[in-house]
Amino acid sequence: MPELPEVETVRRGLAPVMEGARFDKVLAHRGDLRWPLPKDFVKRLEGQTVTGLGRRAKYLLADLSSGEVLVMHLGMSGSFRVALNSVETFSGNYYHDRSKDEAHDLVVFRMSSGATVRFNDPRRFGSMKLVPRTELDDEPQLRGLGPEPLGNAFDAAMLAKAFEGKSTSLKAALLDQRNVAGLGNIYVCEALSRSRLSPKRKASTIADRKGAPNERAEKLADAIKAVLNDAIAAGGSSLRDHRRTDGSLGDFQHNFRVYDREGQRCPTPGCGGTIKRIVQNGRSTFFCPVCQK
DNA sequence: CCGCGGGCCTGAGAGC
DNA sequence: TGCTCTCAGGCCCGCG
Repeated sequence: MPELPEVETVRRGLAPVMEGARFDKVLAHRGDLRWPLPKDFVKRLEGQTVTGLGRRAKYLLADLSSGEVLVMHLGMSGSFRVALNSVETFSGNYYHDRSKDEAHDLVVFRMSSGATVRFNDPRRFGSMKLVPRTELDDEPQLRGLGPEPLGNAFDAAMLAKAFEGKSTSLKAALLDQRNVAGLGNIYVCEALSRSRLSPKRKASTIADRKGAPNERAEKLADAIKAVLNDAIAAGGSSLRDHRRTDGSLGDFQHNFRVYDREGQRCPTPGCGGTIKRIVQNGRSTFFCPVCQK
């Protein structure tokens, strides 16, 4: 579900109630997430203060006073919801009284700020891990990640270098988190549409023979930054599961140019093409075969 | 090393 | 109503 803009939206929703607050109570209703929660998960969290809530690619990173970092990922269907002053959430028979909405609440935090933070994830592809801060760089999930697309290290030259000699498609190369970290299926399709590049184009063709960026690389890098910034400003895209932490919907799905718009008219002025859906590496790609070359 | 296909889960929606 | 099938915003693993 969530790509960089959705995760950043969640981070901004959680930060006000988690930063500077202590875990007063932690409930792990289910421990079988993508990776099983450690047996002492609750013990290691309760009593700790969150000194900062950051994000790396699609991971949320809560720095703890214990020196550990709570590394969280939303998988495909994960979401966080913040409730203020919800005492009933912690009644003794909470599990049996949960409404359908709460059926997939896997982990619940009661913070000293007074907020209850619920992690809900029907498909359970999400994960939570506790990692010592000093070992964060060695963490398998984080170690191989490419640069942040909204950070200083990301530009056309960097992208061209990363794609140099790659025979795979632009679509696959952009989805590969080792090249750029944070894009997913939606924003790759949208960035390619904005930059008028075909998802089927060989990744290596945004660089010249020496690995220097060409005009395509410049357009692509600009489009990536623009679409991510626009999506963050809109609170992310709500198709099925994504919500802001107050439960409201993101708005960026209304601004999709191609994603999930098969058969519709290409929005490029004067193009007149029709959005097509193809499958690349087992995932849907939406694009306009007329203006994306 | 690289690129690709399968698998992990549940739920929504389409078609019969 | 219900069954079956496909598909879904991600990532890990193993294969060639």
